[in-house]
Amino acid sequence: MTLNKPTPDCCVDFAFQRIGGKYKGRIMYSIHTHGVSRYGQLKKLIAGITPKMLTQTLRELENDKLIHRKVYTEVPPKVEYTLTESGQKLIPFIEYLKEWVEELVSSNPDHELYKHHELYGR
Amino acid sequence: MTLNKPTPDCCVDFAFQRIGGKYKGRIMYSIHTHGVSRYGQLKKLIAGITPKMLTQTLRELENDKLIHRKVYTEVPPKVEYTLTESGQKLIPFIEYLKEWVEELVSSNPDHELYKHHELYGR
DNA sequence: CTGGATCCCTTGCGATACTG
DNA sequence: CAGTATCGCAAGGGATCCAG
Repeated sequence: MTLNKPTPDCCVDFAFQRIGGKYKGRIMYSIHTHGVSRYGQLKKLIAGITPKMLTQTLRELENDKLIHRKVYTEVPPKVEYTLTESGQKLIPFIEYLKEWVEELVSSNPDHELYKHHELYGR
Repeated sequence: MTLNKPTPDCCVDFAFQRIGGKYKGRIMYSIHTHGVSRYGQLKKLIAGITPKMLTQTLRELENDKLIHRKVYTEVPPKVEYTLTESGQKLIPFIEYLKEWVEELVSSNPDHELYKHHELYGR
């Protein structure tokens, strides 16, 4: 018996479980644009995230092998996060999303997105 | 004052609110591959969805102008769903996800994804 | 500095029954 | 055929405090 390809339905479900959460996309994109990142650095970059959610989301991404976690056993503690190869392959996809939103907004300057400009540094 | 672009953070959040739910991707992809679709047709295509979730998700997609809903005032009732132009622009993005998952799985035949084959018609 | 533990609330989603 | 209505659970996420 040979393996069939998973169905599109199946793939979409699967992928969204990996990148669906509230912060997963933002964290991965942040690591991408800023390169190797440390915990405290990400906490500043991801506006509004709590330590709990940051830790939890980083662990999930690590379990799914989208990021890699490197611990330096020294005092004070130091941990570095990088994108794995698999994680890097999701970046163009996030870029695409970004362009889609930009286009949507530029064609409508009154867009609700701008209601949140104080949060996002317009 | 001129409008700046929304930040990447902002865009990722925004996009995921639009396409993040459990069924949004699957519904849009289904309308894409099968063309103009009716309610009952989608209910068969989207395995496991309840009428409540189907209706709710369709309404959200409609509000976000990703799909269009056309009602025929006749007996028996008939409603047709199509992708809007904005909605169609998200399809390549779903395709990309699909390829990402296929690649992930093909390099690992024991992948957990296959645990669900009875659901997805392997 | 990089988290873990706990409490609590909201939202998403499922199950079931009913309707113009 | 194309939905609505109601109930209820479970997961996601926020706030706060604690720790090696």
